[in-house]
Amino acid sequence: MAGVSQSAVSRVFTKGASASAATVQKVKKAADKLGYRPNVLARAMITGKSHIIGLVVAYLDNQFYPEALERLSNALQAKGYHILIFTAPNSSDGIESVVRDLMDYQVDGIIAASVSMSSSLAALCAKAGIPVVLFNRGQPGSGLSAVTSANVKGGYRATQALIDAGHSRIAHIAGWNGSLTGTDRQQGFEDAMANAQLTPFAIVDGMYNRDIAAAAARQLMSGATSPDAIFVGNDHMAFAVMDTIRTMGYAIPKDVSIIGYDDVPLAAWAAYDLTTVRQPVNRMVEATITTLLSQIEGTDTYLQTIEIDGPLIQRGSSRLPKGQL
Amino acid sequence: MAGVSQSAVSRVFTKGASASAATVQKVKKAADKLGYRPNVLARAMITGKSHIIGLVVAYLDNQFYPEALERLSNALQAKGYHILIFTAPNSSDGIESVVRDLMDYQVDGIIAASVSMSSSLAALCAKAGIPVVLFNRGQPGSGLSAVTSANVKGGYRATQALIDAGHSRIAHIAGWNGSLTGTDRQQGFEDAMANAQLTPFAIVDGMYNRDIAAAAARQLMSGATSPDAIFVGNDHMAFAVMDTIRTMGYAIPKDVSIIGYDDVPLAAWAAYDLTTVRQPVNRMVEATITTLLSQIEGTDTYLQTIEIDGPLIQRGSSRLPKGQL
DNA sequence: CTGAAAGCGCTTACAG
DNA sequence: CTGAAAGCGCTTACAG
Repeated sequence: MAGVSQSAVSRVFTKGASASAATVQKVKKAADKLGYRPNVLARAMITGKSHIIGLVVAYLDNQFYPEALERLSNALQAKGYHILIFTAPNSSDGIESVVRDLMDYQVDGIIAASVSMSSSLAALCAKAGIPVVLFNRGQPGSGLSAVTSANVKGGYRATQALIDAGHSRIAHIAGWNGSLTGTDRQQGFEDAMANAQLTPFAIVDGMYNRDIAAAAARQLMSGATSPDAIFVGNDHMAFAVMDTIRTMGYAIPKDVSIIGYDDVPLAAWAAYDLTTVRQPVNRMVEATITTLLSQIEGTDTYLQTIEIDGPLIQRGSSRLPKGQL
Repeated sequence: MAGVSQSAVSRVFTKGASASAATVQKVKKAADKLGYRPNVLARAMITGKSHIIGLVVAYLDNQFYPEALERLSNALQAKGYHILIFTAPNSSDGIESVVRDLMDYQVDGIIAASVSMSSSLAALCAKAGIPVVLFNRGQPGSGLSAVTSANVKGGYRATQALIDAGHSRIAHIAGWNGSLTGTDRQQGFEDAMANAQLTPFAIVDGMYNRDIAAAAARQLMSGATSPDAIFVGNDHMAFAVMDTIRTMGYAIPKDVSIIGYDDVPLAAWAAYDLTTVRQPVNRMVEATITTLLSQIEGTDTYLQTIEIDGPLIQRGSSRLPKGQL
């Protein structure tokens, strides 16, 4: 190159390594001229750190995920990491092959957004020394770290708001039964109802799917008696529910109050103006990254389960509590 | 390991290499037991192919991009490639540092979704032999391949539909002036108006931004005379425009017809039911991948500019052409 | 078909 | 502070 040894060059590009001002200057100058930059892959081989984080994500049509992805990517970029993305079917086979692919790329860590992992898969990652954190999906006993919102509390809060507004025929279109987020929010619903000595009008599994939720709403509203309020397991389904109910000729919130969960950007738009429980994406992202990086950088390896509480955002799709304007 | 040389193992895991049935079996068995899989990074070093595609994306809040990202990722995954994601500010500095990062990771190719690249940056990639394709953003003279929809035609088509429906005071809230997608759609608008001997009611730059578009809509509808139809540069802005106009007390399409561009999933939802020009994401993704991979795999290196035409999707936000029901 | 050898581009003890 | 040497885990001519 221009004057010094390979080792010297390496030291110039390694922060915290000793190099004299003179060499630094010589090397930098030559590097600029040549357009030289260290090869991250070669560095990864020798250090064992690829600075690549694998992200497994199932659905991108739910607005919550693009937003989370963007923040995750930005925050990680700021720390010198980058995201290798894998979209995965929610089947366990799909996840398995994806995780193997991820491991082939020597990722330093894995963020699984809204997908579950079998315990054998979790064990595989553990054996390979790859930390995993579940984002927006808990899985007790999996031996994996997880960051979620306080789903039971959130479900309780949403339901309580409906009760406070004077509703009594309250239905729940639940998030998917196969997910802890779904069952936790439902638990909150049931707790609040029980506390108020109310019987749920109905509980239906919406499977986090627009079509299923819409069908459920149609059915609920077609009976001899119909609910006067519905707590829906996430915003994505709640929009479908609102569309369906309005198309049937009902007014929201005059005939039915609707509350969702997530507070995706669209919830604030005038066409829906949806009351919802906010999942604080930025704080969830922060917690995810802190947890993951501390495991990667080895300061601690014990797993963590973090729940972040979020407020109810009162908007126009649900009646206000009695006594308030 | 279990019986053979390193070279033999390599051959078993390299398709198209010669290895006897016996060795294949021995190696596979040992690999299974050990959980061995080839290290992609090490392979990348020697072959010069990382099988990583860098994706630069600016905004994920416009629903068009999550959808494109998901399809891009799936299609690439099927071909053995994976996406390293970079979210970038739309400033040229931001892009520059992002592209350098990308090059450090030895990506085989770059997809730039809705961002522009300076010609010096383009030259940098060319020198490094990294093919780039622009997705949903043209840039004539950049020496870069690009895949877009037929934006001039699409703008024309949308405007013509408004004219056919009997509108005469037609305004355009344009996509960003600094982007070819924006100016092309505007060109289509102007051509159609001129052809029909109509004068545009107004043309305002919405900068692909909800707030700016909403402000523009408010202003347009507050004048002494107001437009009876608005062609908006993309769906993302169109939703904001619809919200604003409805909040002002106007009915859509009774008082004003609205047409957008993209046909994102939300456009089909009942709350908006937006007439729009479809950008055929799947075909755009296909074209992008074909172009990129053929450049990577070296079959051809000449650049291509592909425009894909999409139909107008007539929905409830705009009046039907005269003579139709 | 198969093994020994070289080399991809780096970093990191180890001497000096 | 600095250079020579070894090694990360692979693939690929090159002989056999």
